Order: sequence, then structure tokens, then C-alpha cells
Amino acid sequence: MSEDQKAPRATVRNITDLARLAGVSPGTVSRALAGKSLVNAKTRAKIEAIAREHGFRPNQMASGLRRQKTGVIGVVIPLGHDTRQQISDSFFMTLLGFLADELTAEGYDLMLRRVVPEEDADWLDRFIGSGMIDGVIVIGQSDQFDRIEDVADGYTPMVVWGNHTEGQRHCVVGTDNRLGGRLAAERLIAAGAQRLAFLGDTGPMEFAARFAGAQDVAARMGLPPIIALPTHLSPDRASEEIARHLAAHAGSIDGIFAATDTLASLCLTELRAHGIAVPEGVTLVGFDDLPIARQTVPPLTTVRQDIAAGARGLVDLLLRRLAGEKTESLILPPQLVVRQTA
Amino acid sequence: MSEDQKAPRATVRNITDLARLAGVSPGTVSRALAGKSLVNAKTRAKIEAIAREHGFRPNQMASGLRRQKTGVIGVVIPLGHDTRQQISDSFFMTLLGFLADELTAEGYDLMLRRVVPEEDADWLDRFIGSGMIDGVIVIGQSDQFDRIEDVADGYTPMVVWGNHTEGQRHCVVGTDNRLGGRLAAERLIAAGAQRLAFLGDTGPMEFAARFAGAQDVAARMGLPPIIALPTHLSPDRASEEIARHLAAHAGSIDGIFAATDTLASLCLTELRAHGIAVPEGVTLVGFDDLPIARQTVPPLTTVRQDIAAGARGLVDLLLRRLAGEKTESLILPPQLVVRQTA
DNA sequence: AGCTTTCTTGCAAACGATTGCAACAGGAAT
DNA sequence: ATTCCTGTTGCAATCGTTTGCAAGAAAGCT
Repeated sequence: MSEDQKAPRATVRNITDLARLAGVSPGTVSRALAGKSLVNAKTRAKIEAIAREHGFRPNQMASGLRRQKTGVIGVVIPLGHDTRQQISDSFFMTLLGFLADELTAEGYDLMLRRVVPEEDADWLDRFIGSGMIDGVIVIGQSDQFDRIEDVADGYTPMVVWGNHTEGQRHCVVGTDNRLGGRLAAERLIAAGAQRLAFLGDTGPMEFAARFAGAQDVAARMGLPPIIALPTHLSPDRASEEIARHLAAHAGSIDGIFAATDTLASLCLTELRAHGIAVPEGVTLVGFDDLPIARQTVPPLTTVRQDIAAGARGLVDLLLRRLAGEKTESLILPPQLVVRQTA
Repeated sequence: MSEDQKAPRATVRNITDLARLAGVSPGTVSRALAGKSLVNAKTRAKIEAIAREHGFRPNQMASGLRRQKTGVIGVVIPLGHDTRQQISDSFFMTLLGFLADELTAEGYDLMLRRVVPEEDADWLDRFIGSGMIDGVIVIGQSDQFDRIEDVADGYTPMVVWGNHTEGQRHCVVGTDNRLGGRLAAERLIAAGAQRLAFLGDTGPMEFAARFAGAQDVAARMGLPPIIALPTHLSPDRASEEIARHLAAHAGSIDGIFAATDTLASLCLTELRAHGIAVPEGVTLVGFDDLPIARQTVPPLTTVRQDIAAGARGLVDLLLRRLAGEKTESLILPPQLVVRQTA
């Protein structure tokens, strides 16, 4: 009777409290809750019952401290100069969503951190050294390639989304951007364009590679070099920049390769505003194949990145690295999706 | 000399190693690194120098365990029946981006967790009880209102993004969806519509409130009740569902209130496919004012939610609650943005 | 019965940082 | 010179869980 009254009242804050209630030692409770085989079935049942009744869960901090692993994977997004935009960038966000799925499926939690490398040179070491994460996924190299390289040798459980460069030391997962750029340029040319432009910042490595790929094709075909029309990525700034570019190069270009679908979509809007028909007046190809590509008017021809496969690759490689394996980078093939803008 | 050689070689894994190098006790190192005032300036400088030289950072797990606070805020997204879509949903993702900003600015880390309540009834308690987080932000009530209510009394540091219901116990931040619904309906009617439809699932509370608000207006104006055209949220399924709805109700409706801009955009595409002009044949209003709303053809009239303010509110309230304050819910006013679809 | 196995369990030492308390130095005040 | 501060520092307990080791019990073997 007094037991019936006391039991629910007692708060179980730790394994020791629970052990007392169950009449066993803390060690046994730990083993029971961890599902180890070395505990008697009846004892385990009893412990589990009490735990359930009190809604008790072992403290992950303590567990993490003792086991020297936390069950948390860090995901860090370094923001370039263009601070604001990137995280709201659909591509990264979609990737993040898939990452969350994959990590959850593998029993890991996800710790998200945005960093501005310019304000905090130490961003990567700080995250890694915090002791809070078992491994780290870096989304986008931004302009931090060197810093990532510096860390790569000393810290194994790291995988990066980005562009692959010959001989680099850090493990990367990403689309073959150069090939993607080639596909885009080939399509523009096949659709009749001769004087091409690349729309977007060529600073980030991924974009630079896309630009280079397109340039390859132009050179091979004997066309004039592709001109770069730099923009920021945030929609508001990009829109006016695009308008300016269009005004400046009105008649001199007939094919545009946009660094991302987002830019392509904005470009489409500006083209309409300038009374330029697509694909009749100018052909246009985007990159990513985000959902928006299907809904533009006309629907956007673009180069598809398989984001889900990318997320799967990132997590898979990271887990293998956590298991001590030495892994190679993973380069995914882009795929041209022909719709109506080129 | 031997010191010069030995110092860089020695690995500093914890505060004790560092203390040995500095010739002080671990306690002093802890105080120095924590920036407490009770340590001599010279000692502190020396400790900091050694720490920097060895790239040492105190282990957050241990610190968290001892201090009983982790510096991490959990952000959990409960996924409804419609598992896949939600996290890639632009609205939630944008909110998440802003949350990351705000939390970072306040010195907190963000632990992201997706859960499927149907598979894991215990999702909220599990997260809270993990000991890994100081507080939790729930993004979207989904169909978990009751469970959230259950927890609200026993666990203070929780704030929820969602809809406010009279007398609820958990602290919520959200847009006044009912008012938003009224604004949308009023606009549709002002633009000449008489027979309205609501496009979207009316299950989630937010959507139900938007629907109800619109219904209020229809009733007040003496119009026939608004019919609900349910859809899923994932673009692929939604598209065909919208097509079906349009086929079924072709001539019988002249104004559509879409639950989200994403749906509105899809709807616009389907309307075009059906040869229905907007706004001449049908008027259309969306909800959210996502970037895409500006880029549809024609640009979308919509009801704006101030996502940045929402994120700020969530974090602000959560911090106040962490400080022990008892806070009220925060209801943000929606704002009609008139473009060209109504 | 005596001895080896096989299961279960308890004990106690970690994991690494924090912090109340006490101690000690050096200086100021008496 | 004695006493009292004030400012620094060390000591050791603590946060809650895990786990190697050893002990005890039960069961199997000769």
C-alpha cells in the first residue's frame, strides 16, 4: 500500500534511482537498458517496466562522456560573403532534409551549425573539437577549401559536399559539375545558341567548374568564349543584377547557362520583363532540377543533381569512415533534363 | 630546448593535461578558460596561450554534464501522414534557416530532429528526456496537439510554431491563420469571385483555421459555403489531385484560396494546362509569400507570414522561458500582398 | 562430492569539466 | 609584530553512465 503510493511519487532522475527501485545495482540497470545480453530476462523485464512507468531515459550527456561517442553528427554550412542567402537556398535545404532522413534512419542525431568563416576563422576546428559530435558533414566548400584540407589529415570522420579537385585530401561527395556544365552548353548550342553567357558567381568551386565545363564545349565547337555575368544569390539582389546584365548584353547573347535553377527562374522573369522570348529569342538552361524548374513558364530545361543520392552518399561514406574505413570520394553523374527553355 | 621540443608534441586532450603544462591545477584552467574573474591575469594569459597553441577546447559533453545544461536547443519537426513532403517544404525550411541564425546569435547550437509520430508515439518525451537539450522548439503541431499539451505542464522550456487555440496550455508562436483566411477570402471576393474553393488539406490546424477564416467571410457576405478541395502537400501527388479537382469543378468555382504558395503555384500551372485564365477566369490567392510567389506567371497575390519575425519570436520566448519567465503566446498578424492573381 | 563452466550481478574506476570550500600568499591596517 | 583582508589557487566531490574485473550462484561434468 505504502509502496503503491510511494512508487509513483519518487522521481527517477538517474540510473541509480531506478536501481534502488528495482533493487539492483546501477550497473545492472545500465546493462538492461542498453539491451546487453548479460542480464537475466526477468531482471531486465522488471527494470524496463519501472523505466517505462517513470518515463525514464538515460542521460545522453553522461553516456556520451563515458563512451566517448555522442550519437550526433554535425552538419555545418559555411556561408560565403553572401551571408544571408545560402541557408535559405533551396538546394542546400533540400539536401539538409534528406540528410536528416538518412541520419535518423541510421540512429544518429543531427546538429546543425551555420558559420561565417570570415568572422570566425576557427569554425571547423571549433566544431570538431567540441566533443559534441562523432563526425561532421560540411555542406558546401564555399571559399574554405584550404581550411578543410588542413583539417582533413588530422580528423577522419569528415565528409564534404562539394566539388572534387584532383589530388585533394578530404573526402567529398558531389556532382560532376564540369560534366554538368558541358551538358548544359551542348544543349544550348544544340538548340541554336552561338553566343553564350554564364549567369552567376564563378567564385565558388562548384560554379567555377560548371562554368569551366561550358567553356570547354564552347572552345571545342569554335565558339567565342562564354562571358560571365556575376550575380549574388539572394533573390532581391540577383534580380536587379540580372536586369542590368540583360540591358548591357541585350542583343549580344543568345544562350544563357544559369548556375542554379533559382537564378534561371529569376532570369526568366527578367527576360519576360524585357520582352525577350524563351526559347525563341534566348535559350536558357538551369542547374539542380529543383521543383521550381517544372513550374516556370515555360518549364525549365536544366541539369539534374540527384540530391537524395548525394545525401545517401554523404551519410554512407561518413559511417564507413567512422568505422575506420578509408574511403574514396564519390562523384555523381549529372543528368540533362530537357523541358522547354532550350 | 627540450621544452620547445616536448611542448608541441604533447597532446592536450583535457583540462588536466593543459593544467600540467601550465603548472597549475585543473580547476584554475577551468576558471581561466571560462573567463571567470577569480584568476590572475598572468596565469590566465599563460593558460590561454597554451590552449591556443594546442588547439584545445574543453569538452562540451563533460561541461554539459556537470553544469546540467548543454547550450543546445532541440528543433523537432513532427511529420504528419504525409511523411516525405514536409521537411522539404519551403516554409518550414525557411523558418529553420532563420531559427539557426537566431539561435547562433544567442550562442546556442541547434539539434534538428525529424520524427514520425505514428511510428514513435514517444517522440517528444524522448527528445526532452535525452538530456541533450536545454529546450525545445517544435515546428508545426501537425496532428500532435494533444501530445504537446500533455507535455506542456511538466516541461517549461518549450515553444511551438503553430496555431493558437483558446485556452491551450503550450506556448505557441504563429500567424493569425483565421485572420489570414479572412484576408484571402475578402480579396477573392473583391476581385469578383462568388463561388470559392479552398485548396489543401484541412486536417492540420493551421490550414483548418485558414479555411475557417475564409468561411467566416463567405457566410458574412451571404455567399455559398466554400468547398474544400483536399490535396497532399508533395508536389507530384498534389499536381494530379489539383487536376482532378479542376476537372470536377471546372465551371462551378471562380475563386481559389490555396493553403500555401506552393499549392497555389502548382494550381496556376494546372489552370494554365486547363486553359483557364488567371485572374480573368478564376482568381487565386496563396498563403506564406514565399519567394516563389513573386515569380509565378502572373505573380501571385498571397497572404504574407513574417517568417523572420516568427523565428525571432520563437527564440525570444524560449530564452525567456529558460530564464524562468512565464510567457504568453505570440500571434503575428498576416498581411495581404496584392499581386496579379486576384 | 568435488571441480569446472556458464550466467548474473555488484563494485568501483573511469569519462572531463565545474565549483564550494579551504588554504595560502602578500599587503594593508592597527 | 599581529591581525585582517583580498586575491589566487588547489582539493576533492560531483554530474550520470558505462564497463573491466571479480565474486557468487547455479548447473554440468567426472
